[in-house]
This record gives sequence, C-alpha cells and structure tokens, in this order.
Amino acid sequence: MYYECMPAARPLPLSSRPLTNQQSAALSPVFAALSDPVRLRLFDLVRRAGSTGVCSCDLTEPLKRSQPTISHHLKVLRDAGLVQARREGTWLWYSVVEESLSSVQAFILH
Amino acid sequence: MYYECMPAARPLPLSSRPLTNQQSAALSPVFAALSDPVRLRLFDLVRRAGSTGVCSCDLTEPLKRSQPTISHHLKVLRDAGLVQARREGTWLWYSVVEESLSSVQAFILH
DNA sequence: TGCATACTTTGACAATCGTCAATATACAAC
DNA sequence: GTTGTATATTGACGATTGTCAAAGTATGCA
Repeated sequence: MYYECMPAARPLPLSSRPLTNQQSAALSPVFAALSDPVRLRLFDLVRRAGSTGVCSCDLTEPLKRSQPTISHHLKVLRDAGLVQARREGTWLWYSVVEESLSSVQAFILH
Repeated sequence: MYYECMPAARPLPLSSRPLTNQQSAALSPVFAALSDPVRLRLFDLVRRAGSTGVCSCDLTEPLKRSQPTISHHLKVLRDAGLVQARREGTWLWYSVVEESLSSVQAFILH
C-alpha cells in the first residue's frame, strides 16, 4: 500500500459525516480478517511473497497449525478480499490483492 | 493520525523479517477491537469529538444499543489502547489516544 | 483405471463474543 | 444520610470462532 504526499495542512480533516451502518458493516470484516494472530502472520507471509505468490503448502509449517486450519484462515482472508489464489497444477499460489487495504488506510487516516 | 511525506522511492520495502509471534499477538487485538461494526462506529464518533471528547451517554442513542452494551464496547476500545476516558463529575468524556493506530498504520504501509 | 499429492469441507469441541436485563458503583446535590 | 443521574459489572443467552481429525474433491501422472 503506497501513499501520496499530503498538503501541508494538518491535522487531516475527518470526512464530513460519521460512519454509516453500511460503511462500518463493509469495513469491519477486513479488520476481523486481521484480528487473529495466525491470520495476521499468514497475511504477512503472503504479502512478502510479492506478485509471485506463495504456495499454501509452505505456510503450514511456519505457523504450526494443521493444514485444514491454514486452509480455513486463507479462506477468511480470501473472503475479506485481502488475498487471492492462482492454481498451478495441484498447487495454489496465494498473493495479496493490491489496494485491498485502501479502505482500512482511508479510515485510519480519517 | 498524521504522517510525514515519504521519500520518492516506492514500493516501500517490507521490514526485513516476517512478523513474529509476539508482534502479531500485540497487533491483532487492535484489529480485533475494530472488527465489530458497532465498535467501529463508536471509535469513529469518539474520534470526531476531538480532544474535547464525547460523553458516553451521547453514544448510546445513535448506535441503538443498550447502555451496558455501549459500556462494554468502550471497555474493549480502552483495553486496546484506542480510546481513553476522563471523568468530569458523573460524566465520562471519551477521546482517542493519539498515535494508538500507528502500529496498524505501520503494518499496512509495510 | 489407479495412485499420490494439494487442498477443501464436514463435524465436533471448547472458548470467546455481542447483547440485554438486573444489579452495583460512583458522583453530585440536597 | 437520601435521592437521582451516569456508568460499570454480573450473569445469562444464542451465535460465532479457532482448532483438529476425518472424509471429500481436484489435479497430475503412470
């Protein structure tokens, strides 16, 4: 996630209106996907693999979880739109969805 | 949360090493605190109140939750270090803890 | 066809979560 | 003291979560 330089004026203004029900309902699943320590490390490992991606079979061992558990967490990350999978034979290569964190970043930066 | 302009080079490099167990254990509770739609709106409302803060009694009605529920959510946000309370008579004024989102931002920006 | 590998789904379990009513605590004013 | 208001805690409830073993699906190869 990259960002532009901002104009000098600060603090950054809040957007004009409070978060709506719909906005918070759309944003909270992304936070939820990153709210588990194992998933956070999982996402970090996938992100580090860059556009090449990483085979999910290489994620089981470093996280010390069973293969179904890793598969479950990857599904949560996929459902949140944070990562994507590309099949190559029997392997699945996971990579991050670029810009998927932009809504989170926009919220954090107001 | 304000940020400095970055050097021109991008993409920003990942930090040298993958997230450790400890790092993810420290970071995930912040994400967890923001993983509920009601808490997300709660945090947004508190943040909009600025340094003055907002009385917690004014948060119950817009979120359409009972007073104990709002109190519970505010405690979760407090425990995560995202907001703080200042007592004034019988009222409690909630305000955001500045820089509390810096770890999240650092993670998002790599 | 059969077998092997990579991954997903199912089902179960204890643990945690979001919610509210009821109760308790803290403070101010009388 | 009592009374009233603001907030926290308790206890209960159904719902969701993280985890694994077991079974199922998908792909490639002989």
